[in-house]
Amino acid sequence: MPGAARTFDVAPISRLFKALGDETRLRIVALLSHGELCVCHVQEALKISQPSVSRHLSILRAARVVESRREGTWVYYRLIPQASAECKRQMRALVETFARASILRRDLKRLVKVRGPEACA
Amino acid sequence: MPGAARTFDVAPISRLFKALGDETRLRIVALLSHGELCVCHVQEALKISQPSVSRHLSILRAARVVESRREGTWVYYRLIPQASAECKRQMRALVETFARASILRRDLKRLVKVRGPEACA
DNA sequence: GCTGGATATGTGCATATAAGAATGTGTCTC
DNA sequence: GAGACACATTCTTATATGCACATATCCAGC
Repeated sequence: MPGAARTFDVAPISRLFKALGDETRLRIVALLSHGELCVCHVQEALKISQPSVSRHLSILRAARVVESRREGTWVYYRLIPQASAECKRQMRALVETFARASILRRDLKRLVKVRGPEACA
Repeated sequence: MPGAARTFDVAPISRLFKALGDETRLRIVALLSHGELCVCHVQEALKISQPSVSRHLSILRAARVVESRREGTWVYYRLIPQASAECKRQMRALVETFARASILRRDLKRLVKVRGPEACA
C-alpha cells in the first residue's frame, strides 16, 4: 500500500472544528439542529446582518457542515450527515447538546411562530 | 432571575472548538489522549520545533483542554476533564475517536519505546 | 423586460493566528 | 555560580479571519 498514512489523519476533524469554532456559526448550527431553516429565519433569530449570515453559512457549507436548497426566492439550509466516522461522532455529540438546550428550542419555536413555519415573509 | 440567559451559551463549546480547530493541536490532543507526556515527547512525535510545541500547548492550556505539571527539568502535560457537560461530551467523542486510531497508538508506543516511558533523555 | 425582495459576493480595514529565529527563565549537576 | 538542558516567551513576517459597507445575482410577479 503506497502512501499509506503512517499517522491518523486529523484533517477532517480539524476542518470541522475550525468551522464550528465561531460563536455565530455555532448558533447557526444550533438552530439548524432543530430542522431546516431559510436564511431570513436565521438572520431574524440571531439578529445579525444578512451578509454576515450568508457568509457564515457559506463557510459552513464549504466545511461540509450544511447544504442548501433553493425554493423560489428563499434558500433553505440544513445540516448534512458527516462523511467520516469521526466527524459523525462529533456532530452527534453536538446535536445532542443542542437538543438538551431547551431555552434555545423555545427561542426557535417562538421565532417560527412569529414568522411562520413555511413562509419567510 | 435577572440576567437569565435567553439563548443557549455557546461560548464554552466555541472556545473548545477554536482550540481544537488546528491540525497540530489536534495531533497533540491525540497523543495526550493515550496518557501524560512531557514536551520533548510531543516534540519528538510530531517532529516540529520546540517553541511551536510550547506555544500550542499554552493555547490548549488557556482553553482549559490540558494542564501541566513540572517534575524537575521536565514539564508533563495531560488532558483535563471538561467543566461543562457540553464540552465533556465533545471531548469524550474525540477521545473515543483517537482510541480507535490504532495507527496513532502504535506510533505513540514506538515513541515511548524509543525514548522510554519515564525518562525524556 | 422591469421591479422588488431574498440572498450572495467583493472590497477595505482591523484584528487574530501560525511559523521561525532569537532570547529569556528555570532546574539540575558539578 | 557556571554550564547544560528543558521549556517558555518575544519578535517579526506572512497569512487568515471577521465585520461593515456597497454591490451584484437570482427569482417571482407584473
